[in-house]
Amino acid sequence: MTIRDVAQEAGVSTATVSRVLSGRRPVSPDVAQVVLRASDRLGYRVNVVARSLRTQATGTVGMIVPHISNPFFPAIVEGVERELTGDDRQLLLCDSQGSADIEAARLSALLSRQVDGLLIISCDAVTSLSNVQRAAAAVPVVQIDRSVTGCTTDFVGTDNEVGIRLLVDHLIEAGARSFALVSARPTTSPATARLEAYQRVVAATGTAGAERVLLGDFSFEWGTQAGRRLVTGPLPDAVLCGDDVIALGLLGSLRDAGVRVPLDVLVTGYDDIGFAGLSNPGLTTVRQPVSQIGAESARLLRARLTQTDGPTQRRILASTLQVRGSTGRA
Amino acid sequence: MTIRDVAQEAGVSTATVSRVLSGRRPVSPDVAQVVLRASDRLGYRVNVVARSLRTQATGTVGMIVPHISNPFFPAIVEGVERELTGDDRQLLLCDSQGSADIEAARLSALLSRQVDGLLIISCDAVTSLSNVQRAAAAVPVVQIDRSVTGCTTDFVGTDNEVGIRLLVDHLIEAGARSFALVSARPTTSPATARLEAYQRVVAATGTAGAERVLLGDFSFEWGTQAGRRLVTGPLPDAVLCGDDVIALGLLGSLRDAGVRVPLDVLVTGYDDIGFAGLSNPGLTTVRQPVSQIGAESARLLRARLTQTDGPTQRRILASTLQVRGSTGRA
DNA sequence: TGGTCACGGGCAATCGTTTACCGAACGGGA
DNA sequence: TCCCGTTCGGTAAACGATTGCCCGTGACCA
Repeated sequence: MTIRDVAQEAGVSTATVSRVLSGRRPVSPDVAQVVLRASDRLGYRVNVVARSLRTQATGTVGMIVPHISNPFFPAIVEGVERELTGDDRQLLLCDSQGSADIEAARLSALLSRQVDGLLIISCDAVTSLSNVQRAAAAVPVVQIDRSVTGCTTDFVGTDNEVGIRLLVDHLIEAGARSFALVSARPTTSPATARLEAYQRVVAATGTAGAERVLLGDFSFEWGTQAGRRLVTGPLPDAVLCGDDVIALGLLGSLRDAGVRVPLDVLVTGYDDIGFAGLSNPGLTTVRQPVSQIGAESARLLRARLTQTDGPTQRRILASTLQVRGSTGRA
Repeated sequence: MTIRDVAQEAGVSTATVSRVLSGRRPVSPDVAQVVLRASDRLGYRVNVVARSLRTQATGTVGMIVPHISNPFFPAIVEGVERELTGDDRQLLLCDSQGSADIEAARLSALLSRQVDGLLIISCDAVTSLSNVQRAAAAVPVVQIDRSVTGCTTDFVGTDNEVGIRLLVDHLIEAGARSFALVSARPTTSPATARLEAYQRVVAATGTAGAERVLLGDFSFEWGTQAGRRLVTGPLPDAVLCGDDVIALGLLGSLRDAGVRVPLDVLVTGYDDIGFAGLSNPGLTTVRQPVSQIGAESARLLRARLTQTDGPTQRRILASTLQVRGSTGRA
């Protein structure tokens, strides 16, 4: 079932069929009529592969995320997907499993599939550099949430400094005078930004704990483990966590250790994933506008696809404080 | 940068380059050597689109899920992705947003992109029928978790009857004598199966509540709402929820209403998503082997791709009971 | 009436691979 | 020496669309 069959059925040339179906050049209404009828009489569906070969555009964009099972990422993916399918592009989704090598392999696969553009949430601010560079050399790239150091492409993210400040201010208002941070090692830009912001803000407010920092990765397991480690010493008034997943793990092990949140210690997360409100107590956190992040990334990429030049864009969306029981109110 | 350039650089024909690079026909070692050298001197990367046009196979499989933000689905996607990239295929992921119409549109897009096969978690047992049929007429299809009624394709899922029985037996052992079910309307096969199993099993054990059933959809909001509704009447000893997401919503509104779990009522979920263990109390649930489900689906599809005939396969994987605090133990 | 132009349609080249077919070279058996 | 089979490389035709170029028709104007 090709355009040739439709042409034959309609008694016109393949060129005409193509024109009717793609609308790239006007065709007289009656001929168009005939073609359309023939087309859906035969149940014809365009072969996008052939079209892509000819037009040098596939209508697909690749996306690489570090861990699809961390709910922060699917939330962004959802926003991207929704925005893309509007002008019917399709998403080729890959998981780099947090490894720059796997990331490189996925990238190669996507590039040889001729994706029109790429959305990358890179896995490491340093080792992902060559990947991002290679990608950007081939097609338009938008980095999301995390940016590698040394390669500027379009970027969509939020201001982590502001987020941390919101949390610390809120905690101080809730009575906290000493802090600890449980986060991920600064191998990604948000981890770095949150760490530095924490140190700076805590020091600036004259409270204690700017140097009390436990670093692992963005996982439950790390949160759980860090919680166990925390309870061996004197507790700070408040523990800031690098993200909600860590915080939820931490809440679990604090509970197991008999530490009461928020009575004995206040706890906060970051991201506001769907489950942050469902723990007990609910998690005070910084809400990232995930679906906007996704949508905005897709829009930025679309803009690059239609008009490739212009200065690189950097969209910093606003985050907001989401107060729940883990910092006092039930 | 095409195969032609490589051929020129190596001083051989394009046929030879193709043979060396794809290994589809033997080539003398020294010529192969020369070609390989030329190839990576130029940094050549095969154009998969052109190859696909010629070979009639794209090396991509499409996957349609109802809601990528329900963590049950990404967990399956992850399993699929991992299995697929092994024999380097790529995943084209779509979200049907729970609508059969959107599902149909995504399906068309995937088919015209010439996917080699499809993995479908359909959104409605009845209205998705035509979609699945159309898909199955074009390419190999594996249905996952949910099957439409009236079209048999390969299928991977779990036994919901067994799961419900595990829960009820456990609850009875924990002392429950009256039950209620909060689940989704039976518009998908698991919802139907769980509902019917619930009614059958509860009736068979001679306990109360086989007809006490609240049906909505698989969402937090519904769980929350159902919880509010439940507390207006006399509570049963135990509430079974259709999935964990509902259960987590329910736990929240029970807590808000001052109902203590597990003291006043026992609560169970279904699926064992990552967050089921992180609520307070932790959620007793039926663990579905999500990554195995994903991996097995990908394997089944792969089998169909290499050898298309043979009877349809139906893989029912084992689920296990996961006991946590919501049914008694802390 | 002749010239110009817009319009609408067809022919065939093209995108970058793979692969059916062909032919040269070579070795070995009769 | 001749013939046959095998091996290995090249030539060119696909795959299924899009599109540059061309041409015939008819309208319009001078």
